[in-house]
Amino acid sequence: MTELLTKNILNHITLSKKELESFCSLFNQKEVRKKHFLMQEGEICKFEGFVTKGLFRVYHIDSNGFEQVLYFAKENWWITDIDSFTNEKPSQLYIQALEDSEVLLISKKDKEFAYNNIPKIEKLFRVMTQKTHIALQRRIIDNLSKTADRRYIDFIEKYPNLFQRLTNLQIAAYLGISHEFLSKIRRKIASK
Amino acid sequence: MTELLTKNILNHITLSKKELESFCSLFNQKEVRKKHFLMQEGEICKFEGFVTKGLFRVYHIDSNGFEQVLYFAKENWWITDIDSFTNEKPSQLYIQALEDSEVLLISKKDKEFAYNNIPKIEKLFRVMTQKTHIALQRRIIDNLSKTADRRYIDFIEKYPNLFQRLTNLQIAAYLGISHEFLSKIRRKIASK
DNA sequence: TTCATTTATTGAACTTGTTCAATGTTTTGA
DNA sequence: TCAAAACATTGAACAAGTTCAATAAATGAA
Repeated sequence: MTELLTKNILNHITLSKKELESFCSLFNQKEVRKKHFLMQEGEICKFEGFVTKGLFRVYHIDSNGFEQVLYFAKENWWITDIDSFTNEKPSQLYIQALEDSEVLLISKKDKEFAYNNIPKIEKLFRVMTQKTHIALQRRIIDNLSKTADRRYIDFIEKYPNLFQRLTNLQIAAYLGISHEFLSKIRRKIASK
Repeated sequence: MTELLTKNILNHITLSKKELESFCSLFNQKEVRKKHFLMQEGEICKFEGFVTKGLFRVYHIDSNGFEQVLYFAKENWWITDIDSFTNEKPSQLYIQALEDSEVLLISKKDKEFAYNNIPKIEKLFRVMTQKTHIALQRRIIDNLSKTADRRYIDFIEKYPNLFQRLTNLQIAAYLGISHEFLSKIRRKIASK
């Protein structure tokens, strides 16, 4: 059940078997069926999650009712609202399963326990947060500098398997364009 | 010389006087005159810096020659190219002083030393990276959902003192619009 | 002070992307 | 399996933002 998690952790840092087991035992599995929510706006995010099966989208609904996708998370990805989780304040995000999914969840209390009792866990999350940080910076620059066509093409190239599992509506909400316009981009690309 | 740094650190975590001194002693001061560079594209970022005086901009130049500002850093802000620094690869960014400035720099080696010898430093950087992470997420959502007028108004409200020290060219490069269009936004706002 | 450089403003033509409404296609669940 | 719902495409009118070129204003270095 936690093999994928183990592998993922060892990808970031080195941990002894004992430390690994101790850390992994803090997680609880949860199933989330397609279209169901792991979290909704207004709730305080009580977990940090690791996706073992399926696909989620983390998104925001703005004051005009439009959805913006912050990120997608498939197997082997971490998922949370770091702001809500860390600062214990109401979330502005929704986390929804786009397929029948499974996640391993760790509570704030258990994560604190890990920080205090398995020193390397501090490093694990520092390293992971750093990696996400780098990706977010990249995305900001791309959003500022690239045209929608380019961002769409880049998205397909960067996440070819994710792309196949997503509708155009979802991709448009990630790219920050209307789905009608995405449709026109697709036509333009296809006609080449 | 390191009072501001000390204060900043204690704002994130608690450290003993001894730990603080030990950590602060790893920094070297550097002056950077207006328009001079702390780092340029292609270089490997050798430092993590803390601004004690002045103002910097961290920016990227895209393939069409346009500049995008990733962030500004004034006194009491940290500054680095985390990707280049962490992964020791050539940077895609420029870091330039917009005023006569001073920074405290720590090298990768000394930062590693701190990680290994002052356990709480791991936490310091995890917490700081987390905070930046939250701000970056916020900015991505704003860039996706808000119109340029709104982003400009928000910028002024969020960073009123920074705003006064920046030219409209710099602000436009941060907002991701042409400076001509920013000028038109300003006119529209003023006429109300 | 002065002159060169950088920054800011403006208008006109253009490009990119949105909105709305209609239509067709695919998926899904009872 | 079949109707409803969700998804995708298209065109036309519109809005947001860019580009280019000209001019004005502010700044800075000698």
